[in-house]
Amino acid sequence: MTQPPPSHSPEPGHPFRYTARLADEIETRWQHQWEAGRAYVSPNPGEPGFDASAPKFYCLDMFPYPSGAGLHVGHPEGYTATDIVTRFKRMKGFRVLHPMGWDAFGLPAEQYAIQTGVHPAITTRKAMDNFRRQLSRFGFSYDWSREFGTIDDDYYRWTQWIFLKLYDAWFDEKAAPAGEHGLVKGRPGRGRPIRELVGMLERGEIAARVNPKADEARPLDRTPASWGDCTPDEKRQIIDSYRLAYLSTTTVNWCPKLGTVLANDEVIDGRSERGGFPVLRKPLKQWMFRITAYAERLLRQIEGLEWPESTRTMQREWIGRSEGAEIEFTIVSAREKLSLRVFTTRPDTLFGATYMVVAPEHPLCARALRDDDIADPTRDVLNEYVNATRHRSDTERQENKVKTGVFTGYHAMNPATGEKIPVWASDYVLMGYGTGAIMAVPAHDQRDFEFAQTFKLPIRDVVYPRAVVAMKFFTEQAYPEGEADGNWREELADFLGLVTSSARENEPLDVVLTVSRERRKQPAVEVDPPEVGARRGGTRAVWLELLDELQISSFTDLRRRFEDRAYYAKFGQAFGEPGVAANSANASISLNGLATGAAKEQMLDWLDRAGSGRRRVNYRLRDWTFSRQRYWGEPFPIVYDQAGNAYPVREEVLPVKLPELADYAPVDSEEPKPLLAKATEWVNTTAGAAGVDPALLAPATPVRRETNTMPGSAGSSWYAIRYCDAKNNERFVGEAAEKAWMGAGEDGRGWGVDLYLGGSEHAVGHLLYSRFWQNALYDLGFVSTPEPFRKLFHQGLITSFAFQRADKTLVASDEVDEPTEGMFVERATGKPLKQIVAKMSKSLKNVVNPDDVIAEFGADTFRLYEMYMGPLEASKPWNPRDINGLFRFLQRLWRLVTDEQTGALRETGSPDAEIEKQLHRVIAKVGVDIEALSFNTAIASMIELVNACSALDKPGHDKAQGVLTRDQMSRLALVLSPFAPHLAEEIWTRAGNTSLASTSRWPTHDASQLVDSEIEVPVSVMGKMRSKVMVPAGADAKMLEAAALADAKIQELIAGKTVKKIIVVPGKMVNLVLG
RNA sequence: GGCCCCGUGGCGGAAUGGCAGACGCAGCGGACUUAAAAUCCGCAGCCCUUCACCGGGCGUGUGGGUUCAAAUCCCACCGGGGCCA
Repeated sequence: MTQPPPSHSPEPGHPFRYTARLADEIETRWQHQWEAGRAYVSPNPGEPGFDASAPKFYCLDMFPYPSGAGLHVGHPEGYTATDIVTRFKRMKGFRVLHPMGWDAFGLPAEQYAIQTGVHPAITTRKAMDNFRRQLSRFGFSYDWSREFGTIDDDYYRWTQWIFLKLYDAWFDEKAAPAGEHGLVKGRPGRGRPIRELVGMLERGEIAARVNPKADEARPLDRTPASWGDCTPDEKRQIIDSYRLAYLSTTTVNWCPKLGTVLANDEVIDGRSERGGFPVLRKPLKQWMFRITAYAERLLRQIEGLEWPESTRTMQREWIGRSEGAEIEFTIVSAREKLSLRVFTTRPDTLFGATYMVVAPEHPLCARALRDDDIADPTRDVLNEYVNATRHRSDTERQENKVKTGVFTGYHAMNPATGEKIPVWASDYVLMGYGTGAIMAVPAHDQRDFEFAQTFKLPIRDVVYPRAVVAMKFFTEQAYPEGEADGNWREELADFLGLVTSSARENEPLDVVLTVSRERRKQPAVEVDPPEVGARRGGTRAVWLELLDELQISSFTDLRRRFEDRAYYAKFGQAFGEPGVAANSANASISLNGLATGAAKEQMLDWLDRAGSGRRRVNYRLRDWTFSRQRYWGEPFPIVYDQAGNAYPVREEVLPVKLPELADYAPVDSEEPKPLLAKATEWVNTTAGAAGVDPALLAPATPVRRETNTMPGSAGSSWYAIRYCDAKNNERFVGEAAEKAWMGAGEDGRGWGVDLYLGGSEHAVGHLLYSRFWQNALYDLGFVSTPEPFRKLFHQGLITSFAFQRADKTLVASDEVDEPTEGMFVERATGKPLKQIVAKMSKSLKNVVNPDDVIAEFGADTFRLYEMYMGPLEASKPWNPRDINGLFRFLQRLWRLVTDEQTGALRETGSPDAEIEKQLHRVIAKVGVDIEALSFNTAIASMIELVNACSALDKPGHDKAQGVLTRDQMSRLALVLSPFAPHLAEEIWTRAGNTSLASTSRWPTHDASQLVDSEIEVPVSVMGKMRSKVMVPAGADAKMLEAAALADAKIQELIAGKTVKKIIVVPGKMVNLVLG
C-alpha cells in the first residue's frame, strides 16, 4: 500500500516549473513578507490604522488543545475555511478580527508530568510552539499579536476574576432585561450583583429564607422574622444559596488508587475503566455554577442564533424544559411532620400513584435509619441496601435491567385518593435528578411497572387510549339486560373496528355502538367495491387477534378487569402515552373522560386549591460542576476559615498562581484529596497573605486555600471576548475594543462573533457554558451582547480509508497490499479486504501528518485539496491520490503565466473575449460561493477557467506569448488569493503589481458579462428532454413556444398527435404535453 | 426504543422542482519521446441496436404518491451515521 513519494523536483528540462521546491520557496518568502509588513494585524480603536467606518467581521476558530502529537489533517480543514472567508472579507473592505490561541490546561500534560516529573507548563509550551510553527506554514492570516494560552498568568488572572464576579452575583427571576438587546425577549430574569440582593433583603422585598430554587441549600434551622433578625451565619447561608457560584456536596466516583474523581462512563462494575481499581461513591464539596437559573434564557435565546438546526435542537434537548407539577406527599407514619416532594410531568396520573420511591441517598433514608418507630429488621435491610448501592455509578443504576429496592418503613398519603401508600428506596431513582423522589404510577410508566411487578405492588389504570375506553364502555353498556350472548367477541371486535376507523374517531361511543348494532342487523349486505368489505373484515380480525392476546376467558373476565382497574396489570406493560383519564375522581375533582392535556390542567388547579402542589417548570439541565481534583488548571481565588466558610480573595491580588509541586503523583487516599493539597505551604496561609479583604476577615486569621482547580471549560468559556483586547492589563477586555469587535452595529445587527467554526462534538458542553458566562457578564454590564456566537458552523470530520476483513475486524494500513488496482489483500494471509471509511487512528496506521503533505506539494496545494474534498460540513475520506489534481491545477496556472524554461512572464496584449467573459463569471461565482462556505464549487470554477485558458495555449501557440493580459492574470490572482494566497501573491507581483494581493480590493465584475445574448433552452415532450433550441436571452414565453414547435426533432415527435398543453418557463425550459 | 441527518458512476463530489453525473481522482485511447515520466488532446453511467454513424431504453438505496416535470417535495421500508434514552 505504501508507495514511494513521487518526485516533483528538480526538473532539469523545466527549471521554472511549479514544483514542491518552488512552492516551498514562494510560500516561505511570502510568509516572511506578510509578517514583516504586519499584513494581518488588526488595530483596535485608538490605534493607528483603525477604521471605524468599515464594517467589522469577527471570525473565530475553536482554539485547539496543543497536544504533543502536533497537528493532524483535521485541524487545518476548519482553519483553511475561516482563512478563506477572512481573506475575502478583508478584500471586501471589512475590518477583520481573526485570532488564534491555545486551550492549554488539560489532562495529557498532567499525565505526562506524573510519568516523567516534567512540569506540565514545559510540555505545554513546547506543544504550543510546535502548533504555532505548523500553523504558520499554512499561511493562515491570523493576527498573531493577539495570541494567548489559557495557561498564561495574565489570561487566567481574568478567568479567576470572572469566577469572582459570578460568585458575587445572583439571578433575579423577576428583573427586567439588562438592556434593549433584541435577543432577550420577555422577562426571563437577569443576573445582578449580590449587594443588590442584600439591599432587597434589607428592605424586606425578598423574604429572609434560603433561595427556594436552590436544591442544594439546607433550610435555616429557624424562621427569622426579618433580615435584621438573622444571625451572621444565617445571613451567610441565605446569600450563599443565591450565588451563581456556590459550594455543594455532591456524590462523586472517587478512585483512591488513581487519586482522582472519574466520570460515570469511566466506571465499570464499580471499578475504574483504566486499571480496574475499586471506585467509591463519596460525597465531595465542590464548586457549582447555577447555570439552571439561566435555563429559560439559554433556551429562548437559541431562537436568535444562526446555528445549525441540529445543534440548536441538541441544546434545546439538553436544557430539556418540561412543564409539570411539584406535589407534596405527607409522610403519615412519622411522628413529626414530614413530607416528600416530587416532580412529575404527568400530574393527571396522580390517582394511579400506588407507591413512592426515593433514591438511596435521599435524606429520608438516613432519617428512616435513625427512626426507632421503624422495626429493626426493616432498618437493617434498608441499611444494607443503601450501602450496597453506594458503589454503583448513575449509568449502571439506570442500565440495570433487574429492579432492586427495599421498603423504607414509611408510608405517605396520596393527596388525591387519601390512601396510605408505601415509600420504597431504589437505585432506579437518581438523587441528582429532580428531587430524588418520585411518585410511582406503575400502569403508566414502564420502569415503575417493572418495579411494581417485581415487588407485587398494586398497578392501577388511570389513562386509556380511545380503543380501550371503548372496550370499557362496551363492558358497561353493551348488554343492559344482563349477560352477554355468545357473539360478544365478534360484536366487540366490530365495535372497536368502527371506533378506531378514521371516519368515526371523534364520535361519541354510544352513537358508534348504535351504528355497530344497526350494521349487524343486516349481515348479508353486498359491499361495493368489495375491497371495502374485505378491509372491514380485516380490521375486525385484527381486533379479534388482540382479544386473543389479552387472553380473556369470558365477557365477565373482561368486565372484571375494568372493574378492578387492572387492564394494564394483566396486559403486562405500562401505557405511557396520552389518552383519556379514567378512575380518577374524589369528592372535589373528577378527571374522568378528560384528554390528558385537559386532565393535567384540572389536576394542577386542584393541587393548587388543595395546597398539595403547584405548577412547576423543570429542566433536565443540571448545575455545572466546576471543581476538578487536578493540578493543571486554574486555582480558585478562594480560601476557607477554620469553620469551613469560604472567602474570596481581592481581585487586586489576582492571579492566584499555581504552586510548584515536588511531584505530580496522585494522592493515594480513601478520602477524595485534590493534588494541590500536597502543596502544604501554599495551602495553609493567612487571610492577609492570601489577599482577603480585611473587612471580611482579619489579616492574621489562618486560612486554607481551595485545593480544587477549575475544569478545562473555564478558560474556553470566555476566550472569544479576550481576543478583542488580548494584552489589556487593566481589564479583562477594554470597553471600546469589546464594542468594536462584538458589539452590534447601529441597526442592532452584527453582534457577537460573526462566524464561529469548530467541531460538532462541542455542540452542548463548550457552547452552552460559553453562552452562560456571556449572558451573566452581559447582565452585570461587562459586555455588550448576551450571546457570544451569532453564526456557528461545524466542519465535518476528515476520515481515512481503512481495511476490513470478512469478519469485520480492521487491519492496519501498513499490513495491506494492493496487487491490482482497487484490490486489497492482507499481506500476512493473502485474504481479500474491503476498503471502508473510518476515523483516523494510530492503531490503524492511517493518520496523515500535514507536515509531510506540505513537504510533498506545498501549503497552497494542501489548502486547495482540503477545500475541494467536498462540502465543508460533510465528513469525507482523505484520499492521497486526489491531492495530485489540485497540484496539477496550480502547475497549469503557473505554466499559463510563466515560461518554464526561462522563467519569463507570459502575457498577451490582446485579451480573448471569451476568457474575459468567463473571468467575470468566476469573480462573481467565487464571491457568492465563499459567502455560502461552498469552497469546492468555487475552486471548480477556477479550474474550469484555467482549463479554458490552457485549451487556447495549444502547441503551436507562441510559447513566449501567453493567453492572459497582465490585467487578467492580476484579477485571477486576486480571486485565487483567499484559497492559495502564496502563489496568488507571486503571480500578482509578477504581473507588475507592487502592493500585496491579500490586502488589495476584491476585483469587480461587469454584470453585463454574466448574461449571454443567446441561450440554449431544453425542450421536453411529456417531461422527457428531447431537443434543444437556441433563442435570444430575453425570449418570452411566446417566442420560446414558437421556437420549440419549429424544431425539426420536436415536429417529428409530435407529428400526428395533439399537443394538449405547453408549459414554458422563460429562460429555463419548454415542456409539451401530448393528448 | 425516540429524535435528527445522509444514501447520485470504479472513488470524492456537482445539480435543492426544469438538460443528472459540473470539477477532480482513478481508467482507456492518441500526440510528443529512443523509451519512460511529465505535459497536451480525446473517450468515458449502464444496457440494447449498429461495421460505424444515427437511434432507443433504463438510471440518483427500495416501493408508492404529488406534479406538465422529482436526485430535489410527501408517505412507508432498507442501509449508514449522529444525539438522547
